[in-house]
Amino acid sequence: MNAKKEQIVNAALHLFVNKGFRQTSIQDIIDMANVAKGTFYNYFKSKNECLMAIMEYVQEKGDKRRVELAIGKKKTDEEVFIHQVAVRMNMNREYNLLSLFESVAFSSDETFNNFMKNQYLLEINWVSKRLCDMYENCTEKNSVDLAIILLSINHHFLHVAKLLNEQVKIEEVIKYSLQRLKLIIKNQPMNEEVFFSPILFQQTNDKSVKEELQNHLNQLLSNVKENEVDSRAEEYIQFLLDELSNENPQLYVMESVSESLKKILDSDRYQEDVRHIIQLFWKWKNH
Amino acid sequence: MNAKKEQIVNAALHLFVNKGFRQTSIQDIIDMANVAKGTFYNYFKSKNECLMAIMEYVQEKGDKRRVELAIGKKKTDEEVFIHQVAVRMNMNREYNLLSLFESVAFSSDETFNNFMKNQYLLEINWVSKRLCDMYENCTEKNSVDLAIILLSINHHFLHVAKLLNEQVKIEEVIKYSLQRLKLIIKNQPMNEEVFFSPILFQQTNDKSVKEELQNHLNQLLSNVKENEVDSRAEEYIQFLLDELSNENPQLYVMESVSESLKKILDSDRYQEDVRHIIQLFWKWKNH
DNA sequence: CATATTTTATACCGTTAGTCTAAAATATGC
DNA sequence: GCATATTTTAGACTAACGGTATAAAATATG
Repeated sequence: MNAKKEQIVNAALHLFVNKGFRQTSIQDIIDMANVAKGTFYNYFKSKNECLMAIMEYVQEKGDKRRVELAIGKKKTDEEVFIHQVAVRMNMNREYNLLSLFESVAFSSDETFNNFMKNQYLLEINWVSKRLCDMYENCTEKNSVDLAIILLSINHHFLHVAKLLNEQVKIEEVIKYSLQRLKLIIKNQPMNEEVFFSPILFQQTNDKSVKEELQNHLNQLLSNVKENEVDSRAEEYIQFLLDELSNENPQLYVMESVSESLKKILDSDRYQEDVRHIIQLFWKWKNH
Repeated sequence: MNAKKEQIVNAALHLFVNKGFRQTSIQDIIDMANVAKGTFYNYFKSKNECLMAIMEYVQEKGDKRRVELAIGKKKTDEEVFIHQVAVRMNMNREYNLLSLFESVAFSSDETFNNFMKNQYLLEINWVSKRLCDMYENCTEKNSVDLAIILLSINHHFLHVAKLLNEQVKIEEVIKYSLQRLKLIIKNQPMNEEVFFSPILFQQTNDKSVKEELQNHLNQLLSNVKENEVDSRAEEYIQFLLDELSNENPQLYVMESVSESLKKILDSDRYQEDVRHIIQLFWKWKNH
């Protein structure tokens, strides 16, 4: 990441944590970053976009930490799971981002809405997969419902604790909610109807990742078109976009092409975009 | 309610529902209400206060409906309970107020924060009491935890349904969450530790009602002092405030005095304030 | 009819997100 | 080292926001 951009992100992160997102003005950010307004808008189109960059960074850090925690441990290890769930919650709390997930309904920024929605759905998805790993009675069919229940209890317990000015450890909350969730898992009748079908869920989840991927590809395409770069890049991106809307996309070819794209666009300017696109591609492919 | 005020409230309500609270500007409201800016600020000190007035109205309507639903039915009737819970959720959804409860952390308006907090805690309290009515294994000790679990599942299921563009009936969601909650209630070991002690909860809840009551009384007092009204009013209000901070308040005397206050201030100007104060007093007294 | 209150239109304030510009600083290629 | 491109800067600017203030007009009240 560019030095100036890093200055901005650091300042923004610090302010979002200590003042809250809404309470932080762009003026605050550029003052603290010792940077001119133009520089901020050179890197971010809006405050929302700046937040999204930060959240993506937080997300990535969390994903890595979760993988680390699982190394050498059994899939069924509850302690590991608790700490893995806590990773994201701790970060959200640490970075004061908890209630932002709720604000989707009231924002008129579509890109931002999709982004937040995506974050939330991916988290549900991850938790539901992990629950299936751990409990026999947790089937693919009912895992989404159970994941939502777990996350909702966690969320609200933290919320109430905040209202009551009670200090709680996030791991304690998760332990509690998991204990209750297990009562549901163990005692629920077989063949019980579920609320959210994982199919519907998977499709939507799939769809939103795909949309995000298309958005990023399109943006990169227009950037590439504006500035003259290796003409192959344009062709590569267009190919990926075409395949993406194809019913039977050639996954391996796409993978190869995106790797080639990465090599071609390995300048500071596009590095991040491409890295992000490959990550999204990977998410989209794996289901 | 005054005709002009009603115009404003109707317009604001309509806009909050269709555009969302944050997206609605005061200009929007006064344009739609066909009213001058001064008139708006004659009735509400801020947009937040306007919202609070609307929410109070919604709240009252909901409370009445809940009582109606219970008439002639057993306390243990699950169907009644489901519909009672649905009343508030339907209103919140209808009026697009759901996510506002989460926004407390990000507002710098203390009065508004307390108001929202109060609304939420009162709802938890109400649900926990009702759960005790209905299930033997739901004791006073664990009822708060269970209430929060029920509300959190409801809340998040609605949230996810919205993200997935799924149309769901609120009663269906409640039925589902109650089914799961019952699994927890029935199967949880006795003497299990609870997360939120009802005592702590009750105290805080109690405290916030008291604070709200004091705020309203103080406000009314200064209003009454400014405009010359029956001099007894001032004395009455001061008495109520004194008793309120007293350790052993004379409840019956207070009740009598507040009734007298109501009679004296039975003009359009103070009618609503007094009605609200009596309602708060009633809430505070009962526990 | 006289007086008090409410309502109106409008100007105003400070703050916000975001755009734009022209000049200065810095990086890059030869 | 120099010429050319890019980034960065400071600050002016717009439009919208919440909220205040005021003086005149409309309305209600006794």
